[in-house]
Amino acid sequence: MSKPGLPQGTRDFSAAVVRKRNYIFQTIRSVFELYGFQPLETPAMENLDTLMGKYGEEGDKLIFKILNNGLDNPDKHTQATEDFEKVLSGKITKGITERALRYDLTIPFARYVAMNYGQLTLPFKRYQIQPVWRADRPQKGRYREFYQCDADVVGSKSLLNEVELANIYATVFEKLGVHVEIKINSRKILAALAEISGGADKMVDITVAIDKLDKIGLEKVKAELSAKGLTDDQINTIEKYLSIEGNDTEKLSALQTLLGNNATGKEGIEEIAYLLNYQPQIPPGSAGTKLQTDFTLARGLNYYTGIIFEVKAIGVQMGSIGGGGRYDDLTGLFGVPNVPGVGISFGVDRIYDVMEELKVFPEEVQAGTQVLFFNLGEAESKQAFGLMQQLRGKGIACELFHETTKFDKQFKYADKKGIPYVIILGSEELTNGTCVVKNLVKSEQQTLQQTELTGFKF
RNA sequence: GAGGGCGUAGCUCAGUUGGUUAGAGCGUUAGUUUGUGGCACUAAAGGUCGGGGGUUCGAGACCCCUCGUUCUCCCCA
Repeated sequence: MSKPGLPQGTRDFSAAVVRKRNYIFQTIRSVFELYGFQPLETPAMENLDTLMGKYGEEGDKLIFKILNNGLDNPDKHTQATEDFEKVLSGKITKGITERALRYDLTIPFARYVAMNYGQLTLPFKRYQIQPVWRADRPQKGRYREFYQCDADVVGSKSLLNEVELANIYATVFEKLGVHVEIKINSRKILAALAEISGGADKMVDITVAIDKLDKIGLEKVKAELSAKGLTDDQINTIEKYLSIEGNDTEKLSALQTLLGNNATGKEGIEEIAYLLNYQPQIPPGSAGTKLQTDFTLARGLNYYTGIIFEVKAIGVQMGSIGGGGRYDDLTGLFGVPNVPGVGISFGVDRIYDVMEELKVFPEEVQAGTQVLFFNLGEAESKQAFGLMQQLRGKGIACELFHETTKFDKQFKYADKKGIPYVIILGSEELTNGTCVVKNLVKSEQQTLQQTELTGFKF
């Protein structure tokens, strides 16, 4: 018999990991709620139409398609065979697949907004914490099934939304004990750069290239731009842009000079200045996370049009652990135009890795069973069972050992499961109505009346 | 889509230039110990060496194919 396995890029999570992950989820969820965001959940699968063409050509390939049922129906063989030929030649056809697994949370959200636009109170603020699936090649920090935690606001152009979202980032990472830098930029500035360097139509190529600056260095960025057909003059302008340095005020004024009177650029600069003026204000004692401009920040090219965010952990080698930005007209794809929005996302799987490396998970997170009742005979365990139910009624997690056996095994079980207390109720205790409560951590024990047990402080 | 690494006990891995009956640690089970755990000691169970083909007197090891997995690039979270 062959051993079972997992589909590539998926994982099982054991108790300890689930508890830590839940801690992250809870933290994010509670902050989302604190800022007035409402939960939304959407199905794991969507109609293929809803997803196709929204993530670019590359993205379409990475969508997990679901095979239609009933293809083995003899009446449909001719049609099915024909349709399958199309699939073999690279065309997706409804005859073979008309549903697919969710690729992200943003497009399903846009679909939801478009379907329920009439009933929504605008601005509509929703958060969503669910897994998504991608048929990507897995590698470090990259899976085929992973969670996204998104918060979006639609129906408002106000920059206050960006301010709120930046505060959410700062608050969540403060609570998690992860020091981060929140980098901001504006797609308007990138658009302006493309315009003044005379390559407005090359904006995508330009952003892709400069986004890699810290990864591959200036020379290679220039080489890539050159390969994309930009002239030396154009590359020169871009190099000036990339070499802007100093504090935020200095950077903004240098940028102003470079972009000149470009209208889009001006808007972008004003928006950045607005946000910088509204630095995150989170409770005292905090790390004082600040927004920092980073003009090389580009982010996934698709729908972003205004301010963009990216969060990186300080002191750990890891890609971005959060990102987001403003988009105009996302629901236009679904027939409801002119609904502007802005959103952020948390990368839980990476946040987990970062927190593990920094060792910042609180110990309480691991709390499981508190008390193990020893099983020392039929009458004894029956009595223990009654006491256990009383403790459970008080909200204390308890277990009764599953069979009567020697102390040795029962102790070892408690040890391995990290259960801090055992309660010994044997024949002796049974006759005089007592029980022994032993703290395994301190190696101390005391004898109590059984009636006192519910008042005991575990 | 392109290119590397690795598949040996439940887990982590040794296994010499190809050589008899493939090993260790951890884990599991039992015992030393019939009401006080972690430690120690003893013993046992546990393998189609990922699969198929080839070279050879002889293959866990070498060659080819294949499957799985992992990492890098592309792209992304």
